[in-house]
Amino acid sequence: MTGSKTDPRVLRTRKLIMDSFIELSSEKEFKDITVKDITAEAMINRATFYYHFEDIYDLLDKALSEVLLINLDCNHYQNIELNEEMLVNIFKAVTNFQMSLSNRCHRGYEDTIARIIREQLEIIFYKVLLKQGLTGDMQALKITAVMLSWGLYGASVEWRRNSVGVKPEEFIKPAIPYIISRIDVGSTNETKE
Amino acid sequence: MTGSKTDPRVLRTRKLIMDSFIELSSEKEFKDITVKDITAEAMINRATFYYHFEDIYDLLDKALSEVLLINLDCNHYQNIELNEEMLVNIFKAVTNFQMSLSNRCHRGYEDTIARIIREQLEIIFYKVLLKQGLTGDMQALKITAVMLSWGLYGASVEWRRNSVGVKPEEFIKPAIPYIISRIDVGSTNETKE
DNA sequence: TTAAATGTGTTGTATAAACGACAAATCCAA
DNA sequence: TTGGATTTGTCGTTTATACAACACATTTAA
Repeated sequence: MTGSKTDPRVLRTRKLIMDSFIELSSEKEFKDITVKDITAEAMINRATFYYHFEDIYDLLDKALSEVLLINLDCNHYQNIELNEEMLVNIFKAVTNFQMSLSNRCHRGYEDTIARIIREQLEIIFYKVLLKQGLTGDMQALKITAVMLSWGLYGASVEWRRNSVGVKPEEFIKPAIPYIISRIDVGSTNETKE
Repeated sequence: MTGSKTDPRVLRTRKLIMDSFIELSSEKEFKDITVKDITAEAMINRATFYYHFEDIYDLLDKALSEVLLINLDCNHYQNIELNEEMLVNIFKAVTNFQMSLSNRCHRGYEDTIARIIREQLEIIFYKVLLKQGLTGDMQALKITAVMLSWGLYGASVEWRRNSVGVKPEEFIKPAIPYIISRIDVGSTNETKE
């Protein structure tokens, strides 16, 4: 997929930084983590950090994206259709991811995290919609992906607020038929009778 | 102790190489390990290997030295005198080290390993003898260290051949008084009555 | 035996990382 | 508020690593 091989030094250093950041995140909250802390933990030079990331927020962004992508097992969804099972799995991944974050006390950065999650969801949904060869134009697919990402994220917020006792899959399942039927219309005509 | 700080990149790379070599050593025997294998495992460039080591035998040498030094806990012996306890501990470290090696099937390289062990022992003995401020000239101390290293190593060979059932400390203890008394004569006059 | 394949050790060049220094920003206690 | 201390982001220079290419040695298979 990524045609040009990246320098192994870059991969090594990025991993060192990411791992150190995640390690530090489990020790103290984000606002108390400095770039110096990270580079000390990673045993790299501070200047090298700025070679790879704009600042610590850029690192936060990319680190969270990566963790979320692992949770979502993105490649796994490349080949399947947008059905109930997939939506349930993604919802489980999102709630699971958020629970793991709340243990790490990223207080005051919920907005950033929310944006990152939605962006990642949007990317995934857009890919899947494209794969399904829907007839609508690309702009329509994009907007659909946006709405799905916001919708799913919103559901996770609602779940966290009221229903953490309920299993995520049981929480989301009742709503899915309404979503799915809308999507399926206009594509394969496999609307559930 | 080592005044000049070494570049962290060097430390990282050396560790990568060493660890990869030890990892590979537990998978197959030395004669089947190539430089390419090591650099592939370590995810470094092959040319970088030759920046740090002359060849694979040089790596073997240094890797074994390091493992042995860890076993011997060299710094620990910097401050104490050459007494029975120290000799017993060193002998235990040597036998222990050799047993761990035999599990890794370095067949055909016993000579190299033997030489490395003796060299390390010699270094340690020489340091300790110097610390004790013996009156003899340095050349005499050097030769004493050589003889002690060969002697202790020879004892470990003897132990491996006949007495692996016997505990190393019990095996070596009876001989130590003869060694110690000779060393102590001419230094502090603390010969055991 | 030869020929192909694989491994070794070296070299030249490009680039990532280390390092020290710096001004500016931010924090924090007096 | 002030002033010292810490952090941030950047820069120029030096050094370590990546990479491709090379001749040569060793192994392997035909």
